[in-house]
Amino acid sequence: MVNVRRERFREETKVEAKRIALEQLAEQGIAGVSVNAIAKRMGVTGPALYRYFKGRDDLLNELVRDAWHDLADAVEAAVAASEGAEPPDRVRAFGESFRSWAVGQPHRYLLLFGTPLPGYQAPDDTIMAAHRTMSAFLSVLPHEGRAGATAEPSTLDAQLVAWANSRGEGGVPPAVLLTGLRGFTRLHGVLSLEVSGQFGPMGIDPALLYRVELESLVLLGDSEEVRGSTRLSGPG
Amino acid sequence: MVNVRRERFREETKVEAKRIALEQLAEQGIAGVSVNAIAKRMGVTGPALYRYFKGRDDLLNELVRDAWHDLADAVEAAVAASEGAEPPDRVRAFGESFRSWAVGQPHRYLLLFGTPLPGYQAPDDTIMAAHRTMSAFLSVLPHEGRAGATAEPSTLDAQLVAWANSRGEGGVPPAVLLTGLRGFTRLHGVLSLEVSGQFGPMGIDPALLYRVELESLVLLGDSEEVRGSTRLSGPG
DNA sequence: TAACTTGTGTTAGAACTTCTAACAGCAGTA
DNA sequence: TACTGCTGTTAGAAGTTCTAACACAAGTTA
Repeated sequence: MVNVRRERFREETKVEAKRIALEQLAEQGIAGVSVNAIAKRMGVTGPALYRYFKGRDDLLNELVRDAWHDLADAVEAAVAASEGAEPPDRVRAFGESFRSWAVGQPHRYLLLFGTPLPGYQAPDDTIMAAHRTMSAFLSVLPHEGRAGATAEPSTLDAQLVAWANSRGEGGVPPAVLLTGLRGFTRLHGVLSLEVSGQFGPMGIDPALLYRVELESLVLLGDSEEVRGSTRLSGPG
Repeated sequence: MVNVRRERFREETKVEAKRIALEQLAEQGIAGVSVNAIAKRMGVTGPALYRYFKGRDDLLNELVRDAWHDLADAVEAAVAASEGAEPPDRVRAFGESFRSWAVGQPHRYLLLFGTPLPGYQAPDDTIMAAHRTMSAFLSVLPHEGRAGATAEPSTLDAQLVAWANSRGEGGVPPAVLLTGLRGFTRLHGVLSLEVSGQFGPMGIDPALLYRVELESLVLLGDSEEVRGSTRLSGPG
């Protein structure tokens, strides 16, 4: 009725502020994101931005939220585009889109998976977006031939099932959930070291290493290794 | 001759400052590490600490340096203690010590592997310490039966060999280097997500997942999977 | 049309931060 | 005794986040 225009201007102001914040993030890291500096670049004074964000933390939280949604959109699009392909190729499609997103904007990847902001608690919709990424991955893993429930489920199996249930994906067998989780940690392991610059001085191309691990996922989802993996050793 | 006592006091002052800095790091994250606050807790004024550290960045760099050395000491000790055991058990010894160090002081692990400090360049002795950790891992991997050089080495193989040569470990076969690197990224993948709190809301015990991946390393170092892995696919 | 409400900007200022400059004093040395 | 060097101090500049008080324009209502 009333403020439809004002509401739009308001939204545009927030978007512009966050755009500049991302520039600062990329250039100077998280400590370089300054409310004052953003305002200056926008041509207003510092306190003006407090009409749009409760404070610096609030702004940062929105950056985190946006990044989760953006990542989920990216991998979902790649997975959707791979519809009809064989599982190995769909896994590759997921993996490549995941890596593309990460190395294309390393500072945002670090915002999600790097050192957490102290006291940060992800709001519900952010958690949902994170789930979307994981669900996209699980959806390309082969489900056939996986027992829905093991005869003697391990502790980890139980946790995996509970986790899936809490996300409304009750039907996924624990073996698939485990493959998904392990696969994700493997891809993240390489990406994390890459975006934090650990490979730089080593002279090793992280893309090659990533691809090797990505292929290991294809095996993990379709090989002998995984079949007994929850029972391999230790107090599982 | 002269300042042996003064030098000692000076060193103790630095140690105390860094100890308090680590407390702040653990409690409030990296942004909470404040030169002024450290000085206050030590009973001196802020500028006094600038006699001991060139600035806040210098202090943080020392924390990073200390952490790398500490981590290397920890895994080296565990590897040394496992001397004589079978390779799988030595790999487990490495993995468990690595995880213990990380989860015992997650803020320090994040200092090494989380979001990097902008503009940070690791000095030589820090790089050496990082190498020590990797070397400890490589030393527990089985070397027997691995070809020193493949007939047609891949790009990644060549990079791995160059990397090993630059670290003065020329004799290690590329297959072992690859196993080491892949293994490390896998362990880090789980640890990274654990210390950044990603498993918390999922209700999954990262220790169990870590153990599963650790067992995959044992296979990786002694199974069929790795033998052709550098040639699996893509532009290697 | 006049008055009121709401949103958005301003300046002033408190309470922090890092870091430099200038100065004071103490310890050990020549 | 005088000198040198180290270590502390206070003062202050230039930042930061964030609140409070005020100004003003736009839209709504009487």
